[in-house]
Amino acid sequence: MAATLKDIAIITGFSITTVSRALNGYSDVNEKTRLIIQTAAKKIDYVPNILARSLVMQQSKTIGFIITGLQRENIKDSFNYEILCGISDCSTKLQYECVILSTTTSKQRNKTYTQLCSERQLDGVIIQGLKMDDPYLHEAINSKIPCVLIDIPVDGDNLGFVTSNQSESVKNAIKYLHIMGHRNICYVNGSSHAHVSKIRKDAYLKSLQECGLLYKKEYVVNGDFSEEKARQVIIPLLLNHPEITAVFCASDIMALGVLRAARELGLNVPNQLSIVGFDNILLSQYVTPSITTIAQNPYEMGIKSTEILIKLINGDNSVVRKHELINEFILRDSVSQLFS
Amino acid sequence: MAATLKDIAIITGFSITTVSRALNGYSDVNEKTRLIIQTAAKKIDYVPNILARSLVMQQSKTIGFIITGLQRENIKDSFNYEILCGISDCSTKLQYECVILSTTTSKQRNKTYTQLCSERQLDGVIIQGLKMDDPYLHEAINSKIPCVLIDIPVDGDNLGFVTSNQSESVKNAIKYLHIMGHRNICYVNGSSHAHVSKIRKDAYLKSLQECGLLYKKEYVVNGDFSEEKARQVIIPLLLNHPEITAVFCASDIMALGVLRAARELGLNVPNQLSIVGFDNILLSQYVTPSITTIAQNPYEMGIKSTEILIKLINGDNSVVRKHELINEFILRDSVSQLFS
DNA sequence: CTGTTAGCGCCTTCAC
DNA sequence: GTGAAGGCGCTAACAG
Repeated sequence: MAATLKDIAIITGFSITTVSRALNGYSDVNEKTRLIIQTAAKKIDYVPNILARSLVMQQSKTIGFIITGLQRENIKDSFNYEILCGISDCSTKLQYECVILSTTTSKQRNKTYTQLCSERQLDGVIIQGLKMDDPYLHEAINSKIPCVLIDIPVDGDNLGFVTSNQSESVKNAIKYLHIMGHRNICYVNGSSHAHVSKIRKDAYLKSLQECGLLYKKEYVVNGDFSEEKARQVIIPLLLNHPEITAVFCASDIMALGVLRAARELGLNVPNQLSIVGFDNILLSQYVTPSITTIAQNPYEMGIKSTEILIKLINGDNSVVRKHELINEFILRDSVSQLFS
Repeated sequence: MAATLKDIAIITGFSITTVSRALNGYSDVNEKTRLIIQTAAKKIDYVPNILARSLVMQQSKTIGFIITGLQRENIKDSFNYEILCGISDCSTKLQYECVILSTTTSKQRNKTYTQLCSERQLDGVIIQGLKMDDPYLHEAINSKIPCVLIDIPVDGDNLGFVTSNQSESVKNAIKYLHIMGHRNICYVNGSSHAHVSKIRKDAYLKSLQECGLLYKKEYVVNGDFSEEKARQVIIPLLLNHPEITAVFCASDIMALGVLRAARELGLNVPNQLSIVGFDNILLSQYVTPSITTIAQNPYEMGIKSTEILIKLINGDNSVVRKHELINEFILRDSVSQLFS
């Protein structure tokens, strides 16, 4: 059995209250008394029971990380892992604990967001990977529990979000392809349920316009953020439209699928087909050819999310509810200059 | 404010006690009463406060995952990530929550293992990645808190461990190299602080013997589980011992380092130098040449650890404290047949 | 400066 | 079947 305040009170002869105050650094306690109490506490290895403290203080010093896609199948994409590293590092530093709440759309029907949060008295939540129509998203936005979303813009007193300059990044990528001489650039989008998909597609459209290129509806396909799906949808597109010389993908995972498709179709990358990805996953630099891509900084996203969340929790007025990170465009070998 | 038992008691007119019993499925309560209470509970969205329950029941339904190396730098190795997926999946299923306790050797000096566990009233702990001389290891073994270690054999009432047939796997790999005609096989070991390093090295020695090969001390070097370190130590070894035709590495990460070193030395892999790794990290199949390696199953390790831990927590006598998973030897392109 | 009292939300005897 | 009382370990008024 772990030692309690009561034990110290008995040993030292002071009341539980005094012991509590002494240990918590209150100023209205005799320094001599404090010393006696601290000594006794150390002697019996006293450790405060955070559960009990949480119960009375109505805050648990615990945040939740709600995440979809925490699955071994998603190994190729370390996005979630890196965010987790950031959250873990930052929350530890700020004296919070973090519980992992891995969820799926179906799990969300069994237990509501509010249930999840209130049974553990979570002080706040960071959410990553929810689809736009997931029940938790709506609940989180309407809840009073402080919450920070990753890559989903929201507005509200106890809401915040962290994202990156995706739109600009996509535009840069398309413009780069344009400068390299490409005129027929198709776009493999991610799942329509993801908010980023909309953002990135809009940016694609806008940049076509800015480059003076015509938007063709059939040039946009949905790869569902899946390597295999991307492969499947790009093959007919490339077959039916041999004029296409470049593919922009909303994720590197899908770029891998396109790369494979190209290989199957006997198209040389980058000479006959150029590819640009998004995410800078580890593999993008290891496959042949290495993939030109847009690098996000998920670790920093984790850090920032946690910082904002904890400020929200503490009602810190200095909090800036939105934070946008700057992506980096990484040139590699999957794009070629086109001469015509 | 979340609803409490008291709220339900007031609404229904029953006592808090009865409400508690009704909701917890006790048999000594009138079914009609139970129905009334359940209805009221649902109506006001009652969710039990696990913190309060934990306080009185003296168990938190929370396990901790103590992990070293949860850092973005370790992205290439998804071992930790996969274990986490397994723990998360299994603990959710068994109605436990999991908190991430990322630690380092230096952090362990600030807060003891017991502090960490007792302040959060953790019911049990899974430990991964500790060095043999880390303070937490010693503490965990002597603690009464149920604990499952990954890849560190321990013995004790509330201890368990999960590992794989590493020794056998290493032997198979060495024998394979032997069969392929290699006679001068060197070994790049991991950090000496890791328990697996000892196991794997012993297996290397034993299999040399079984193959009738001579053990040369200078053939064993320490790559510290680091790509760069492995590269640095293998270069002089290969230069001084041109007779070496094969390198066995205690991790794929180090195999990558050796691969790079070979390239720098102008040695063709596998024609002039064969390499075998350990772990089957994602990259091992993507680099050129792809690396022949020993595949572990970290996800399953996470699952098994959690199962064992929760049995230990519940004093389940059916618990088997040790579990050994079977690794798979994956043949790829980094080993060649040697003719002499 | 210190102690008394009360209560966070819940569960568990023990009476009735 | 149900309720009253007590306590898990801690903090927060309020007295003194």
